[in-house]
Amino acid sequence: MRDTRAALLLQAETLVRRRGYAGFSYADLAETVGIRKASIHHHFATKSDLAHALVAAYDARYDAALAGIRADEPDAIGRIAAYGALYLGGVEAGLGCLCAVLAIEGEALPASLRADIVGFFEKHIAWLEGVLAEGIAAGCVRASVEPGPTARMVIAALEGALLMERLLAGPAGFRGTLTALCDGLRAAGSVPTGVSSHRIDTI
Amino acid sequence: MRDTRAALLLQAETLVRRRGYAGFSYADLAETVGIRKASIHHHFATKSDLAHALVAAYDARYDAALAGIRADEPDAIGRIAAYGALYLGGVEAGLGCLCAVLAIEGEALPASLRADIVGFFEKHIAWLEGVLAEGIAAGCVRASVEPGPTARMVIAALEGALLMERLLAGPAGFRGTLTALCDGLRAAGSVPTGVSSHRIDTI
DNA sequence: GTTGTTCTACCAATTAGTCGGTAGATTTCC
DNA sequence: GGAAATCTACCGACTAATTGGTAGAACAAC
Repeated sequence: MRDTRAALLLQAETLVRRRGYAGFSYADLAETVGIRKASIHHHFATKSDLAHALVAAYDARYDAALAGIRADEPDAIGRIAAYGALYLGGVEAGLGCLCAVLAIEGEALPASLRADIVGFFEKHIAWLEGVLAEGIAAGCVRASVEPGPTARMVIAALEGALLMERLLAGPAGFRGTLTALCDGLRAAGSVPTGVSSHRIDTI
Repeated sequence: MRDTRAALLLQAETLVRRRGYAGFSYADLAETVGIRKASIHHHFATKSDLAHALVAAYDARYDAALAGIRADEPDAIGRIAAYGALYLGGVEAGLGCLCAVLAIEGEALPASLRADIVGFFEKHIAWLEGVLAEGIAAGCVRASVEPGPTARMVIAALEGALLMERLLAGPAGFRGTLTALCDGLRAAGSVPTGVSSHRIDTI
Protein backbone atom coordinates (compact mmCIF):
# COMPACT_ATOMS: atom_id res chain seq x y z
CA MET A 1 0.00 0.00 0.00
CA ARG A 2 1.20 3.42 -0.99
CA ASP A 3 0.65 6.30 1.38
CA THR A 4 0.14 9.15 -1.07
CA ARG A 5 -0.65 11.69 1.61
CA ALA A 6 2.66 11.05 3.37
CA ALA A 7 4.54 11.22 0.08
CA LEU A 8 2.88 14.54 -0.70
CA LEU A 9 3.83 15.94 2.71
CA LEU A 10 7.41 14.76 2.37
CA GLN A 11 7.98 16.11 -1.12
CA ALA A 12 6.08 19.33 -0.49
CA GLU A 13 8.22 19.99 2.57
CA THR A 14 11.47 19.66 0.67
CA LEU A 15 10.11 21.80 -2.17
CA VAL A 16 9.12 24.59 0.23
CA ARG A 17 12.39 24.37 2.15
CA ARG A 18 14.34 24.56 -1.11
CA ARG A 19 12.42 27.15 -3.11
CA GLY A 20 9.96 28.86 -0.75
CA TYR A 21 6.20 28.69 -0.49
CA ALA A 22 5.50 30.90 -3.49
CA GLY A 23 8.33 29.18 -5.35
CA PHE A 24 6.74 25.79 -5.82
CA SER A 25 3.52 24.81 -7.54
CA TYR A 26 1.03 21.95 -7.42
CA ALA A 27 2.38 21.01 -10.83
CA ASP A 28 5.92 20.62 -9.41
CA LEU A 29 4.64 18.60 -6.51
CA ALA A 30 2.50 16.39 -8.74
CA GLU A 31 5.51 15.61 -10.88
CA THR A 32 7.85 14.69 -8.03
CA VAL A 33 5.24 12.48 -6.36
CA GLY A 34 4.12 10.90 -9.63
CA ILE A 35 0.48 11.79 -9.39
CA ARG A 36 -1.85 14.10 -11.31
CA LYS A 37 -2.26 17.67 -10.19
CA ALA A 38 -6.00 17.28 -9.58
CA SER A 39 -5.34 14.40 -7.22
CA ILE A 40 -3.39 16.61 -4.85
CA HIS A 41 -6.54 18.61 -4.29
CA HIS A 42 -8.21 15.43 -3.09
CA HIS A 43 -5.73 15.26 -0.18
CA PHE A 44 -5.18 18.98 0.37
CA ALA A 45 -8.02 21.08 -0.96
CA THR A 46 -5.99 24.29 -1.10
CA LYS A 47 -2.33 25.21 -1.04
CA SER A 48 -2.67 26.77 2.40
CA ASP A 49 -4.30 23.59 3.73
CA LEU A 50 -1.16 21.81 2.60
CA ALA A 51 1.02 24.44 4.26
CA HIS A 52 -0.83 24.01 7.55
CA ALA A 53 -0.33 20.26 7.45
CA LEU A 54 3.33 20.81 6.64
CA VAL A 55 3.89 23.04 9.67
CA ALA A 56 1.93 20.69 11.95
CA ALA A 57 4.06 17.71 10.93
CA TYR A 58 7.28 19.70 11.21
CA ASP A 59 6.28 21.00 14.63
CA ALA A 60 5.45 17.50 15.86
CA ARG A 61 8.83 16.20 14.72
CA TYR A 62 10.59 18.98 16.59
CA ASP A 63 8.51 18.30 19.71
CA ALA A 64 9.79 14.75 19.73
CA ALA A 65 13.38 15.87 19.18
CA LEU A 66 13.18 18.44 21.97
CA ALA A 67 11.87 15.86 24.42
CA GLY A 68 14.61 13.44 23.37
CA ILE A 69 17.35 16.01 23.93
CA ARG A 70 15.99 16.89 27.35
CA ALA A 71 15.99 13.22 28.27
CA ASP A 72 19.40 12.30 26.87
CA GLU A 73 21.53 15.37 27.57
CA PRO A 74 22.00 16.29 31.23
CA ASP A 75 24.07 19.39 30.60
CA ALA A 76 22.60 22.72 29.41
CA ILE A 77 25.38 23.47 26.95
CA GLY A 78 25.14 19.90 25.67
CA ARG A 79 21.41 20.39 25.16
CA ILE A 80 21.95 23.57 23.19
CA ALA A 81 24.65 21.90 21.11
CA ALA A 82 22.24 19.02 20.44
CA TYR A 83 19.50 21.48 19.53
CA GLY A 84 21.89 23.19 17.14
CA ALA A 85 22.77 19.82 15.62
CA LEU A 86 19.13 19.50 14.51
CA TYR A 87 19.64 22.55 12.32
CA LEU A 88 22.92 21.13 11.07
CA GLY A 89 20.88 18.37 9.44
CA GLY A 90 19.20 21.03 7.33
CA VAL A 91 22.52 22.51 6.23
CA GLU A 92 23.78 19.06 5.27
CA ALA A 93 20.65 18.35 3.23
CA GLY A 94 20.66 21.80 1.65
CA LEU A 95 17.26 22.59 3.14
CA GLY A 96 16.23 25.73 5.03
CA CYS A 97 14.06 25.66 8.14
CA LEU A 98 10.43 25.33 7.06
CA CYS A 99 9.24 27.97 9.50
CA ALA A 100 12.01 30.40 8.57
CA VAL A 101 11.11 30.05 4.91
CA LEU A 102 7.46 30.74 5.67
CA ALA A 103 8.33 33.58 8.07
CA ILE A 104 10.23 35.38 5.32
CA GLU A 105 7.24 35.31 3.00
CA GLY A 106 5.04 36.21 5.99
CA GLU A 107 3.25 39.15 4.47
CA ALA A 108 1.98 37.13 1.51
CA LEU A 109 0.83 34.18 3.64
CA PRO A 110 -2.60 33.41 5.12
CA ALA A 111 -2.84 34.89 8.62
CA SER A 112 -3.65 31.54 10.22
CA LEU A 113 -0.40 30.13 8.85
CA ARG A 114 1.52 33.03 10.32
CA ALA A 115 0.00 32.18 13.71
CA ASP A 116 1.27 28.59 13.38
CA ILE A 117 4.77 29.87 12.73
CA VAL A 118 4.66 32.26 15.68
CA GLY A 119 3.61 29.31 17.85
CA PHE A 120 6.51 27.21 16.58
CA PHE A 121 9.10 29.86 17.43
CA GLU A 122 7.59 30.74 20.80
CA LYS A 123 7.60 27.11 21.85
CA HIS A 124 11.28 26.79 21.00
CA ILE A 125 12.13 30.05 22.78
CA ALA A 126 10.36 28.82 25.91
CA TRP A 127 12.20 25.49 25.72
CA LEU A 128 15.58 27.19 25.38
CA GLU A 129 14.73 29.61 28.18
CA GLY A 130 14.10 26.66 30.48
CA VAL A 131 17.32 24.96 29.42
CA LEU A 132 19.31 28.14 30.06
CA ALA A 133 17.71 28.81 33.45
CA GLU A 134 18.50 25.28 34.59
CA GLY A 135 22.02 25.63 33.23
CA ILE A 136 22.60 28.81 35.22
CA ALA A 137 21.29 27.15 38.37
CA ALA A 138 23.59 24.17 37.75
CA GLY A 139 26.55 26.46 37.17
CA CYS A 140 27.45 25.33 33.65
CA VAL A 141 26.05 28.49 32.02
CA ARG A 142 27.51 31.91 32.75
CA ALA A 143 25.64 33.51 35.67
CA SER A 144 25.35 36.84 33.84
CA VAL A 145 23.27 35.27 31.06
CA GLU A 146 19.62 36.40 30.99
CA PRO A 147 17.59 33.34 29.96
CA GLY A 148 14.80 35.22 28.13
CA PRO A 149 16.75 37.39 25.68
CA THR A 150 19.50 34.79 25.35
CA ALA A 151 17.02 32.08 24.36
CA ARG A 152 15.85 34.38 21.54
CA MET A 153 19.47 35.05 20.60
CA VAL A 154 20.34 31.35 20.44
CA ILE A 155 17.50 30.41 18.12
CA ALA A 156 18.12 33.52 16.01
CA ALA A 157 21.77 32.56 15.60
CA LEU A 158 20.86 29.02 14.55
CA GLU A 159 18.15 30.12 12.13
CA GLY A 160 20.48 32.73 10.69
CA ALA A 161 23.37 30.31 10.39
CA LEU A 162 21.19 27.76 8.60
CA LEU A 163 20.02 30.45 6.22
CA MET A 164 23.52 31.71 5.47
CA GLU A 165 25.75 28.67 5.60
CA ARG A 166 23.51 26.75 3.23
CA LEU A 167 24.82 29.19 0.60
CA LEU A 168 28.26 29.92 2.05
CA ALA A 169 30.49 27.44 3.86
CA GLY A 170 28.04 24.55 4.40
CA PRO A 171 28.22 22.25 7.44
CA ALA A 172 31.73 23.41 8.38
CA GLY A 173 30.58 27.03 8.56
CA PHE A 174 27.55 26.07 10.60
CA ARG A 175 29.61 24.05 13.08
CA GLY A 176 31.87 27.05 13.61
CA THR A 177 28.90 29.24 14.48
CA LEU A 178 27.48 26.62 16.81
CA THR A 179 30.79 26.30 18.64
CA ALA A 180 31.18 30.08 18.94
CA LEU A 181 27.63 30.28 20.26
CA CYS A 182 28.15 27.61 22.92
CA ASP A 183 31.52 29.05 23.94
CA GLY A 184 29.86 32.38 24.63
CA LEU A 185 27.35 30.78 27.01
CA ARG A 186 29.58 28.45 28.98
CA ALA A 187 30.61 29.37 32.53
CA ALA A 188 34.35 29.94 32.96
CA GLY A 189 34.99 26.77 34.98
CA SER A 190 32.75 24.48 32.93
CA VAL A 191 34.21 21.76 30.69
CA PRO A 192 33.19 21.66 26.99
CA THR A 193 31.10 18.65 25.93
CA GLY A 194 31.31 16.96 22.54
CA VAL A 195 28.81 17.43 19.70
CA SER A 196 25.73 15.29 20.21
CA SER A 197 24.34 12.80 17.75
CA HIS A 198 20.71 13.94 17.89
CA ARG A 199 19.01 13.96 14.53
CA ILE A 200 15.61 15.04 13.34
CA ASP A 201 14.06 11.86 12.00
CA THR A 202 12.73 12.28 8.48
CA ILE A 203 14.75 13.65 5.58
CA MET B 1 11.42 65.54 -12.93
CA ARG B 2 10.42 62.09 -11.86
CA ASP B 3 13.09 59.43 -11.45
CA THR B 4 11.12 56.34 -12.39
CA ARG B 5 14.09 54.03 -12.13
CA ALA B 6 14.75 55.05 -8.52
CA ALA B 7 11.06 54.70 -7.68
CA LEU B 8 11.05 51.22 -9.21
CA LEU B 9 14.11 50.19 -7.18
CA LEU B 10 12.63 51.58 -3.97
CA GLN B 11 9.23 49.94 -4.33
CA ALA B 12 10.62 46.68 -5.67
CA GLU B 13 12.94 46.43 -2.70
CA THR B 14 10.15 46.79 -0.17
CA LEU B 15 8.00 44.33 -2.11
CA VAL B 16 10.76 41.72 -2.12
CA ARG B 17 11.60 42.31 1.54
CA ARG B 18 7.94 41.94 2.47
CA ARG B 19 6.80 39.06 0.28
CA GLY B 20 9.87 37.42 -1.21
CA TYR B 21 11.21 37.38 -4.76
CA ALA B 22 8.71 34.87 -6.10
CA GLY B 23 5.99 36.57 -4.08
CA PHE B 24 5.82 39.82 -6.02
CA SER B 25 5.09 40.44 -9.67
CA TYR B 26 5.71 43.13 -12.25
CA ALA B 27 1.99 43.82 -12.02
CA ASP B 28 2.27 44.55 -8.27
CA LEU B 29 5.27 46.78 -8.83
CA ALA B 30 3.61 48.66 -11.70
CA GLU B 31 0.62 49.41 -9.51
CA THR B 32 2.58 50.72 -6.52
CA VAL B 33 4.78 52.92 -8.73
CA GLY B 34 1.85 54.11 -10.84
CA ILE B 35 3.18 53.00 -14.19
CA ARG B 36 2.18 50.39 -16.76
CA LYS B 37 3.63 46.93 -16.48
CA ALA B 38 5.32 47.09 -19.90
CA SER B 39 7.15 50.27 -18.90
CA ILE B 40 9.06 48.44 -16.19
CA HIS B 41 10.69 46.31 -18.85
CA HIS B 42 12.15 49.47 -20.37
CA HIS B 43 14.16 50.03 -17.16
CA PHE B 44 14.74 46.41 -16.17
CA ALA B 45 14.44 44.04 -19.10
CA THR B 46 13.90 40.95 -16.93
CA LYS B 47 12.96 40.28 -13.35
CA SER B 48 16.44 38.98 -12.56
CA ASP B 49 17.99 42.17 -13.98
CA LEU B 50 15.87 44.03 -11.46
CA ALA B 51 16.98 41.70 -8.69
CA HIS B 52 20.64 42.29 -9.54
CA ALA B 53 20.15 46.05 -9.41
CA LEU B 54 18.33 45.66 -6.11
CA VAL B 55 21.19 43.76 -4.52
CA ALA B 56 23.78 46.16 -5.93
CA ALA B 57 21.98 49.19 -4.46
CA TYR B 58 21.42 47.44 -1.13
CA ASP B 59 25.06 46.40 -0.99
CA ALA B 60 26.25 49.93 -1.74
CA ARG B 61 24.08 51.36 1.03
CA TYR B 62 25.54 48.87 3.51
CA ASP B 63 29.06 49.71 2.36
CA ALA B 64 28.47 53.33 3.27
CA ALA B 65 26.95 52.40 6.62
CA LEU B 66 29.84 50.08 7.49
CA ALA B 67 32.40 52.77 6.71
CA GLY B 68 30.41 55.26 8.80
CA ILE B 69 30.32 52.96 11.79
CA ARG B 70 34.03 52.30 11.58
CA ALA B 71 34.68 56.03 11.51
CA ASP B 72 32.25 57.06 14.27
CA GLU B 73 32.48 54.20 16.77
CA PRO B 74 35.89 53.69 18.37
CA ASP B 75 34.91 50.64 20.44
CA ALA B 76 34.44 47.14 18.99
CA ILE B 77 31.31 46.36 21.00
CA GLY B 78 29.93 49.79 20.09
CA ARG B 79 30.58 48.99 16.42
CA ILE B 80 28.75 45.69 16.64
CA ALA B 81 25.85 47.34 18.47
CA ALA B 82 25.73 49.97 15.72
CA TYR B 83 25.86 47.26 13.07
CA GLY B 84 22.97 45.51 14.80
CA ALA B 85 21.04 48.78 14.89
CA LEU B 86 21.04 48.75 11.08
CA TYR B 87 19.01 45.54 11.20
CA LEU B 88 16.76 47.06 13.83
CA GLY B 89 15.63 49.52 11.18
CA GLY B 90 14.29 46.56 9.18
CA VAL B 91 12.36 45.22 12.17
CA GLU B 92 10.83 48.64 12.78
CA ALA B 93 9.77 48.95 9.15
CA GLY B 94 8.50 45.37 9.02
CA LEU B 95 10.98 44.49 6.29
CA GLY B 96 13.29 41.47 6.13
CA CYS B 97 16.89 41.68 4.95
CA LEU B 98 16.92 41.69 1.15
CA CYS B 99 19.76 39.19 0.95
CA ALA B 100 18.23 36.88 3.55
CA VAL B 101 14.98 36.82 1.60
CA LEU B 102 16.83 35.97 -1.59
CA ALA B 103 19.05 33.43 0.17
CA ILE B 104 15.99 31.50 1.35
CA GLU B 105 14.67 31.16 -2.19
CA GLY B 106 18.21 30.39 -3.32
CA GLU B 107 17.48 27.21 -5.23
CA ALA B 108 14.89 28.91 -7.46
CA LEU B 109 17.07 31.94 -8.21
CA PRO B 110 19.44 32.62 -11.12
CA ALA B 111 22.96 31.46 -10.21
CA SER B 112 24.50 34.88 -10.81
CA LEU B 113 22.13 36.36 -8.23
CA ARG B 114 23.16 33.74 -5.74
CA ALA B 115 26.78 34.79 -6.27
CA ASP B 116 25.86 38.42 -5.47
CA ILE B 117 24.29 37.32 -2.20
CA VAL B 118 27.29 35.22 -1.23
CA GLY B 119 29.47 38.26 -1.88
CA PHE B 120 27.27 40.42 0.34
CA PHE B 121 27.50 38.05 3.28
CA GLU B 122 31.21 37.39 2.91
CA LYS B 123 31.97 41.08 2.88
CA HIS B 124 30.04 41.56 6.13
CA ILE B 125 31.70 38.56 7.74
CA ALA B 126 35.12 39.94 6.85
CA TRP B 127 34.17 43.36 8.26
CA LEU B 128 32.97 41.86 11.54
CA GLU B 129 36.04 39.65 11.76
CA GLY B 130 38.22 42.76 11.55
CA VAL B 131 36.15 44.56 14.16
CA LEU B 132 36.39 41.60 16.53
CA ALA B 133 40.13 41.12 16.04
CA GLU B 134 40.75 44.79 16.81
CA GLY B 135 38.45 44.55 19.81
CA ILE B 136 40.37 41.62 21.22
CA ALA B 137 43.64 43.46 20.71
CA ALA B 138 42.19 46.53 22.47
CA GLY B 139 40.90 44.38 25.32
CA CYS B 140 37.20 45.25 25.07
CA VAL B 141 36.28 41.87 23.54
CA ARG B 142 36.75 38.62 25.47
CA ALA B 143 40.19 37.18 24.66
CA SER B 144 38.78 33.69 24.16
CA VAL B 145 36.63 34.85 21.21
CA GLU B 146 37.73 33.48 17.84
CA PRO B 147 37.15 36.29 15.33
CA GLY B 148 36.35 34.08 12.31
CA PRO B 149 33.58 31.83 13.65
CA THR B 150 32.28 34.57 15.95
CA ALA B 151 31.88 37.01 13.06
CA ARG B 152 29.71 34.39 11.33
CA MET B 153 27.78 33.87 14.55
CA VAL B 154 27.12 37.59 15.00
CA ILE B 155 25.69 38.12 11.53
CA ALA B 156 23.71 34.89 11.79
CA ALA B 157 22.17 36.04 15.08
CA LEU B 158 21.22 39.40 13.59
CA GLU B 159 19.77 37.92 10.41
CA GLY B 160 17.88 35.33 12.43
CA ALA B 161 16.58 37.91 14.89
CA LEU B 162 15.34 40.14 12.07
CA LEU B 163 13.60 37.16 10.50
CA MET B 164 11.93 36.08 13.75
CA GLU B 165 11.21 39.27 15.63
CA ARG B 166 9.49 40.81 12.63
CA LEU B 167 6.75 38.25 13.33
CA LEU B 168 7.17 37.87 17.11
CA ALA B 169 8.08 40.65 19.52
CA GLY B 170 9.12 43.40 17.08
CA PRO B 171 11.81 45.99 17.92
CA ALA B 172 11.73 45.13 21.64
CA GLY B 173 12.50 41.50 20.92
CA PHE B 174 15.26 42.44 18.54
CA ARG B 175 16.89 44.81 21.04
CA GLY B 176 16.93 42.03 23.62
CA THR B 177 18.76 39.72 21.24
CA LEU B 178 21.24 42.44 20.32
CA THR B 179 21.96 43.14 23.98
CA ALA B 180 22.40 39.44 24.79
CA LEU B 181 24.72 39.12 21.80
CA CYS B 182 26.92 42.05 22.81
CA ASP B 183 26.98 40.94 26.45
CA GLY B 184 28.35 37.59 25.38
CA LEU B 185 31.26 39.23 23.54
CA ARG B 186 32.34 41.87 26.04
CA ALA B 187 35.46 41.33 28.12
CA ALA B 188 34.79 41.06 31.85
CA GLY B 189 36.34 44.40 32.81
CA SER B 190 34.90 46.38 29.86
CA VAL B 191 32.14 48.99 30.36
CA PRO B 192 28.91 48.68 28.29
CA THR B 193 28.32 51.44 25.73
CA GLY B 194 24.90 52.83 24.78
CA VAL B 195 22.99 51.95 21.61
CA SER B 196 24.25 53.92 18.66
CA SER B 197 22.13 56.09 16.38
CA HIS B 198 23.42 54.68 13.09
CA ARG B 199 20.73 54.23 10.48
CA ILE B 200 20.64 52.83 7.01
CA ASP B 201 19.66 55.78 4.82
CA THR B 202 16.74 54.95 2.57
CA ILE B 203 13.42 53.49 3.73
C1' DG C 1 14.36 64.85 -35.63
C1' DT C 2 16.17 61.92 -32.90
C1' DT C 3 16.45 59.84 -28.38
C1' DG C 4 14.31 58.24 -24.33
C1' DT C 5 10.14 57.14 -22.04
C1' DT C 6 5.59 55.50 -21.68
C1' DC C 7 1.69 53.63 -23.62
C1' DT C 8 -1.98 50.04 -25.57
C1' DA C 9 -2.44 45.62 -26.98
C1' DC C 10 -0.99 41.52 -27.17
C1' DC C 11 1.47 36.71 -26.25
C1' DA C 12 2.41 31.83 -24.55
C1' DA C 13 2.96 29.67 -20.33
C1' DT C 14 1.72 28.81 -15.78
C1' DT C 15 -1.09 29.43 -11.60
C1' DA C 16 -4.51 27.38 -8.12
C1' DG C 17 -8.63 25.32 -8.32
C1' DT C 18 -13.13 22.89 -10.42
C1' DC C 19 -15.76 19.63 -12.98
C1' DG C 20 -17.79 15.22 -13.98
C1' DG C 21 -16.57 10.75 -14.01
C1' DT C 22 -14.34 6.01 -12.98
C1' DA C 23 -12.22 1.84 -10.70
C1' DG C 24 -12.04 -0.42 -6.65
C1' DA C 25 -12.68 -1.07 -2.01
C1' DT C 26 -15.85 -1.03 2.25
C1' DT C 27 -20.08 -0.89 4.46
C1' DT C 28 -25.09 -1.60 4.84
C1' DC C 29 -29.12 -4.09 4.65
C1' DC C 30 -32.20 -7.78 3.48
C1' DG D 1 -24.09 -14.43 1.10
C1' DG D 2 -25.28 -11.28 -2.27
C1' DA D 3 -27.10 -6.90 -3.93
C1' DA D 4 -27.10 -1.93 -3.15
C1' DA D 5 -25.14 2.05 -1.51
C1' DT D 6 -21.31 4.60 -0.09
C1' DC D 7 -16.56 5.97 0.21
C1' DT D 8 -11.66 6.63 -1.26
C1' DA D 9 -8.38 7.67 -4.57
C1' DC D 10 -7.50 9.10 -8.72
C1' DC D 11 -7.96 11.03 -13.48
C1' DG D 12 -8.54 14.08 -18.01
C1' DA D 13 -10.27 18.18 -19.28
C1' DC D 14 -11.43 22.17 -18.18
C1' DT D 15 -11.48 27.51 -16.16
C1' DA D 16 -10.36 32.26 -14.93
C1' DA D 17 -6.69 34.72 -13.55
C1' DT D 18 -1.90 35.81 -13.43
C1' DT D 19 2.90 35.20 -14.80
C1' DG D 20 7.08 37.43 -17.27
C1' DG D 21 7.80 39.23 -21.54
C1' DT D 22 7.14 41.45 -26.58
C1' DA D 23 5.79 44.66 -30.61
C1' DG D 24 4.87 48.79 -32.09
C1' DA D 25 2.67 53.19 -31.77
C1' DA D 26 2.35 57.75 -29.23
C1' DC D 27 4.51 61.30 -26.82
C1' DA D 28 7.83 63.91 -24.72
C1' DA D 29 12.33 66.69 -24.45
C1' DC D 30 16.37 68.50 -25.99
